[in-house]
Amino acid sequence: MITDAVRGAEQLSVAELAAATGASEMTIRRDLEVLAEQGVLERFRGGARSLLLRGEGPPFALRKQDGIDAKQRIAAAARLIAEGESVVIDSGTTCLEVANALRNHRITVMPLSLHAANALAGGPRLTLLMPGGEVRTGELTMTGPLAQASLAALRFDTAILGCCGLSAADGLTAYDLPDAAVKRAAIASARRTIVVTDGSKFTRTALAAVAPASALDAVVTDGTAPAAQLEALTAAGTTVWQV
Amino acid sequence: MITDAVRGAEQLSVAELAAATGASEMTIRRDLEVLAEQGVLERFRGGARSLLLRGEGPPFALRKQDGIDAKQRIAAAARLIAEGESVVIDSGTTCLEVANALRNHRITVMPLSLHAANALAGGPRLTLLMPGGEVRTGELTMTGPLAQASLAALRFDTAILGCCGLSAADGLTAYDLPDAAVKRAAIASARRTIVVTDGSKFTRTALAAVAPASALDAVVTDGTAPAAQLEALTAAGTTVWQV
DNA sequence: GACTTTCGCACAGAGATTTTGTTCAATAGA
DNA sequence: TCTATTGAACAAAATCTCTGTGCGAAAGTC
Repeated sequence: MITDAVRGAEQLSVAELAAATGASEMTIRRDLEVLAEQGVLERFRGGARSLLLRGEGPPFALRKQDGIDAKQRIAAAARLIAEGESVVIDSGTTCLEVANALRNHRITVMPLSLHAANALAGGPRLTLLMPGGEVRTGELTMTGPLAQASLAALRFDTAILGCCGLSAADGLTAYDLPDAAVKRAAIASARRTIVVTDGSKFTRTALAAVAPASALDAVVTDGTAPAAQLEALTAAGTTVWQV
Repeated sequence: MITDAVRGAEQLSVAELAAATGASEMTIRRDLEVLAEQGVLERFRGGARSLLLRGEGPPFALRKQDGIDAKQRIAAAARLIAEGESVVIDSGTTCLEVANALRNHRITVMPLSLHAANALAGGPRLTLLMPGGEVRTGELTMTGPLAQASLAALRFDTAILGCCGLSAADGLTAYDLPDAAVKRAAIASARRTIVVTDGSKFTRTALAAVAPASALDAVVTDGTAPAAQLEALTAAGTTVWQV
């Protein structure tokens, strides 16, 4: 909430935030302190300014709660995974919910982020594999040549990918080049590729191209996805599940 | 405490435990439920039986709190690590405390367990690398050929290892063969090897031999370590730090 | 099939932990 | 120098967690 206020105004004083939220200035300062630590905003004497416009997106901790119910519905994609399959699960908050949903399945699974690894760890019947790689702060994604090499050395039944942008024309896109490379490696090492994403991603195209729509076997999304895009994907040969 | 009671008697009823602890049966049931989930014991209708005698050691969650202060003192081994070094950190509860102590250092670090990875994740100045590998339940150690290959492909300044047994005669030993193989790979890929361990390990020798004492550059341990063993290690050329 | 025991959910109270607000001395900037 | 802001310390409030009791359902037992 403070995040939204600062993001909206670009820059706000502590006094203004206190008045807006009804909380005391001390509370505002404490909240600003943790948000500054998370990298959401930047403190200056008397107030704070948002860092979200300049940097890429908001940090993981915030995005995780954003539209959590839609993500959990989309995580029904876990039903597409059969017993005994081997699966790669991408990084990102939507894929994290898929990981949660897969925790009690009897499968072999390789997550591409530490967040997903933690969600899966201790799953009673699953074999948990980790790729090597450099762990990026915040997202905790596995990246770099070690990660790509880990994927290249293995063959999976299914890759479950998240995305930053998806359309029939531009295919699957991501904000981050190292991430995009890992996603490509995941697709290359899997027999089948499933994309999980909420509807908002269909109106965006991010910097790094990962794969054309024709490389995607199935897309699982929610009711907010634009029908035209879904039809175009279907026409391109991708199965669309709307939950 | 419940753990000790069940372990002592091998098998106890809910009513007996309630009488012994002074708590209600409902509380006992709830506690037993979490212990059963941790794999400490096995529920049956009316009571629970311990699994600790049959299996190997107690589970990670319990060992972590065991002698926590000694471990945190031993974690002063972090002072032996210089700025900018590259470090491998082994699995185990003692090494987890070392990882905690290293969180704010400016180093490159590769943990050999997910527990340590989580302790390090988000460290503001460190480069976090992960080895690939199979993640074993409970300990969350990285094992298998992927892990060994990850280590073999890299060269570190220092390896910080835990152990199940340590003596001048038998060297460093571990309970678990896959773990031992990974430890060996860590030693092979590091210029310097530091062992961190509490004093109790000096009276034990575990199944799998990892390395002779001569391969260990330094040992950091607490005051409970037997002096004779420490002298023997010193004679073998190992530097001993007692904290 | 009837009876007894155990189980686990639901609710409520106690205790602990976290969050919040106030005061005040120190500090940064004009 | 002066003023506004800050962060520490402490007390109050709110929240969460843990625990216990009652009760219907399920699992064993005879």
